[in-house]
Amino acid sequence: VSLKPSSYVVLSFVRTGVSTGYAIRSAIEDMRMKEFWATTFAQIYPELAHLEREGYIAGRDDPHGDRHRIAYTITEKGEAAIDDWVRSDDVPSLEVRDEGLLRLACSDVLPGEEVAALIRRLRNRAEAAAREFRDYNIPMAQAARDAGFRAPLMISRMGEEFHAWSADWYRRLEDEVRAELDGPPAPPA
Amino acid sequence: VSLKPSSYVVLSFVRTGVSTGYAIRSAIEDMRMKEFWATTFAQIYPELAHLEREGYIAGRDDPHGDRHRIAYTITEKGEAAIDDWVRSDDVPSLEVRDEGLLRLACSDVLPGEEVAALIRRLRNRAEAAAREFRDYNIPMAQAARDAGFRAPLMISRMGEEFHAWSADWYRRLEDEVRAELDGPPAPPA
DNA sequence: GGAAGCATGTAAAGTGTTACATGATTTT
DNA sequence: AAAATCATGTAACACTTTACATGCTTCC
Repeated sequence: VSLKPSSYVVLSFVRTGVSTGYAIRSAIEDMRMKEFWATTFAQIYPELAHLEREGYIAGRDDPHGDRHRIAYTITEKGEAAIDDWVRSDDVPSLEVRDEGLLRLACSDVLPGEEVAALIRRLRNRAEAAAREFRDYNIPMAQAARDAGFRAPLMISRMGEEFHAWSADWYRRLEDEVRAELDGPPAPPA
Repeated sequence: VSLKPSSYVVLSFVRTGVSTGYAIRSAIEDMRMKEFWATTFAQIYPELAHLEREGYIAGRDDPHGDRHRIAYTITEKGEAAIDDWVRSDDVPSLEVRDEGLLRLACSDVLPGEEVAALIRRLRNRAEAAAREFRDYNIPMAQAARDAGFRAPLMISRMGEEFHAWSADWYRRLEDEVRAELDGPPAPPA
């Protein structure tokens, strides 16, 4: 019964000192980690309990005034588990669920003008995503780098540059579709 | 009770004349549609039943010898549903679950040499994916285009070019990490 | 005759999301 | 005093995957 990717999300935050479920959730928000591995409260709390039962983390009561709070720290077993996983040779899984590409795949039935409009909407989506990374996520990752963590900046740059590339790809595709629309290149008279 | 993205996958195949559950599954394989919306048998058959109950498709027995088979065709209601969805203004969802980026996010604890090795593995994964699109998926999509379907080629090119871009991005990141490793640039004496 | 492929489906387990429920502390 | 934020958790629902179960047809 080995750990799931979602377990490592939680485990790795505990390792870097993010000790409560609530703080883990906030950190996932802040780092836009949901961009490549979404995780919600209803997963985090059961996962923390599970990781403690299995000895990967240790929790202790840590009330703040009268407010109940549980602070977790990672154990040696937990550290070893992360290290093994990151070093592992097996190919990490990659799943994409893109409703946008799905629509594009169904677009053959539409008139060309509407296909171009759909592609434009996909381009707008990509541009908005790139902008969010640029304005919000990258500055935050730069702060993390100054504190000694390099990975958040790698990830943020990946996010920003991917969406920018994607926007550009849709721009070129739209141009192609519009060019075909204005009339296929007639052979010169 | 509107349709889910998975419903449109099934519905759009029925529209293009892929009439049985088994054939839909094969088409998803062939088009590598699982790359952006994975769908399995255990979803397809209940989905076909559901779509028929709601009047989006119509099924009739179509045995092949003694082998039981149900052939579905799309109804007007079904066609209208796809068209509305593809034309819709709401932003289509995009979800990514990348265990590779998750590992990279957890890599700050590793020595630089191992971070570089991890990035290399991610680059290999991307190169293998690009190669598969190039060698297998794009030729198949070109055949589809000759039959009048333009979307499959758009999607396949997107897949190939994305993975190629991604491989290149990992290559540059690996270079950066290795450069830092060989000693941060000492100030000239 | 055997293997590979065509064809349909169900059951159970696993995974994940949404909504709900509660209450303390800090900020405005 | 109200609003925002901190904090933990559950219940119900939705969705997906894996494994199972069956049997025909075509190709070698």
